[in-house]
Parts: sequence; structure tokens; C-alpha cells
Amino acid sequence: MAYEQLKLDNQLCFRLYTAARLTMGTYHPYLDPLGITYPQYLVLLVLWEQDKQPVNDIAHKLFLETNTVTPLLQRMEKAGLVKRAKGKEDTRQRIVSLTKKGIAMREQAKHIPDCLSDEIIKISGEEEEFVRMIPTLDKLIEGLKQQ
Amino acid sequence: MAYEQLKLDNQLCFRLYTAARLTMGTYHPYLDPLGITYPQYLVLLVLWEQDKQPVNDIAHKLFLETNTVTPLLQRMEKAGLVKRAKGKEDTRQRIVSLTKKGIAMREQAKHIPDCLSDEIIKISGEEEEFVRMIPTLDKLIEGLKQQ
DNA sequence: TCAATTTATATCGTTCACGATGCAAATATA
DNA sequence: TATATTTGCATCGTGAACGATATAAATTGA
Repeated sequence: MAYEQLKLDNQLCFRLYTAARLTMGTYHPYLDPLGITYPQYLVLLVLWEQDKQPVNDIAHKLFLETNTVTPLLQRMEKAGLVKRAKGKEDTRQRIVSLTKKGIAMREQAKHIPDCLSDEIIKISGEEEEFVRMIPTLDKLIEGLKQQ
Repeated sequence: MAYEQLKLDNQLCFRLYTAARLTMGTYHPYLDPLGITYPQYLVLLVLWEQDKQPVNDIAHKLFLETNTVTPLLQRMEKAGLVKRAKGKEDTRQRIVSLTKKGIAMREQAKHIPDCLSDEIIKISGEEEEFVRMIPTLDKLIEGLKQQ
């Protein structure tokens, strides 16, 4: 069968695409009460690690384009989570910093990763199998990130 | 460190999310010439396996909601790839079938999975490691799919 | 120093993804 | 059989993603 390759079952990408969507869905019960989305949570993770970063740095750490991150940050600014100030050395830059609300959310969010781990353990009985994917995913991301 | 869990590096979901996006990006050179997107390609895969399916069946096979698939199919109908006819037994259903153009595209697309495998081999040196993720991803999807 | 190029961000248009809601047809139940 | 519920699909609104394009500031180079 010449078309065997076209079967959905054979596709790795389809599984990544589906697993990513469904996994993001499991964050809903934890992020909805905070009034944020998953990509916004990722931006907060980046800023909690280091406050006051230009748009480009945030975008790079998330492997996103600035034309995705800019509107994301605008919505987050509107929601009072971040401020966007003009850069002092380089005025083209927009330095993104956390507001008090954005800083405070760290405390509310700190249990989310453990909760998600628990969800995955509940699903699978054991976590190890999923943790074992991490280096492979990193390899894939590393290989694909330069265009 | 109480916040150690909140480091981006620790997150599995972030890797799935990123790997999925970047992998979908590698389809662009193959799908752009056909004038279709990755989700549209997935719909075609489903219909190439079995033509004439109601919206619900397509949505289920892709783990998507009908409110995602309906507009997708409307765009594909506009592009002349599929037709959407009222069901005969159950008139609530919309039976989606391939047009000649949609059928013909199967031939043009049949090398895409091999091309993608080659891309991944080029990145990694070997394919096995990625293939080994498949059962784990299936387990994850299986566990998450019932909401 | 002044024009050319690069860089940082923003804007626009299109396509998902999905929660919420609507509606008509089919099915179940009283 | 009349009413209630469920089912299948569609519509609407919002928030990503991302290609293409724009714009102003910084940098390079003649």
C-alpha cells in the first residue's frame, strides 16, 4: 500500500499536536481562577525567573516571535500583570516588568507544577515515562529552533 | 527554594507545546505548495482513510471540538477540497466528502510523511528516539481525552 | 557625517482552538 | 402522542500563532 504512510496513526507530529493541546487543557482549572491563559502563564514564569526583560528576550525564551508576544504582553498589561516601559539605553526596546499583581501571582501559582504532576501520575500510574520524554523533546526543539 | 517548581526548565508541557509548534512549522514547505494548513492536512488524512464522514467523526478522530472543525471544513469547502452534504438518515448530520481536487491531493501528499521523517533524522542522526515517544504520547492522549 | 543597513517592536490579516450559546432534528419519556 | 431531553452542527467572541509589512531607533560603512 503506497499510501500507508499517510495514515494518521503513523504520525508523530499529530501526537505532539494533540498531546500539547490536551495537556494545556489540564492547566485550565488552575489558570482560570487566576484569570490568565497558558501562554500568559509562560510569560509570567519567564518574568518570575528574571524581572525586567525586553520583549525579544521573552520571545526567545518561549521560542515565539515578537509578533505573538507583543499582543500577549499588551493584554497582560491591560490585565494589570505587567508594565511595558521604553528602554533607557536602547529606546527601541520595551522593557517588560511585573506589577505588584504580577509578583503576587507567583505565590498563588507555585503549586501548579505539582498539581500538574499529580494529574499526570493519576493518568499513568507513574511519572517516569513522561519525564523520560524530556531530553528527546529538548533535542527536537534544539534541532528545529533555528528556522 | 520554594519557587523552584516554577522554573520554565522544569515543565514538560512547555516542551510539548514548543515541540508541537516547531514540528508543525516543518510541514510548511510541503503544505504551502498544496495551499493547505496542517489542521487541514489532518482532515484530509482522515478523509483519505475513509471518505464521507459526518463532522462529529472527523472531530473525534482529531480530538477536536466541532466548533473548531466546522469552520475548518467551511474553509476547505471554499477551497474546493471537500463537499458538505446533508445526511440522509439523520438530517442534522453534515456528511463531508472529498472532491476530485481533494482526492487528487492524496497523490501529491503521499511523500510528506517520509520527508518529515528525513527532516527528523537530519536533526537527530537517528529516528528511533523519537519513535519511542509515540506510545508515551498515546498514553498521555488516552488519559487526557475524556476531558 | 550622512546614507544604507540592521534591529526592536508594532500592526494587520488569516487561521486555528475553544468556551458559551443557539437551533433544529432526533430520541426518550410520560 | 405530546413534551422533555439529547444530539449534531453552527455561530460568536476571545486569545493565540505567525507571515507580511511598517516604523523608528541604532549601527555600519563609505
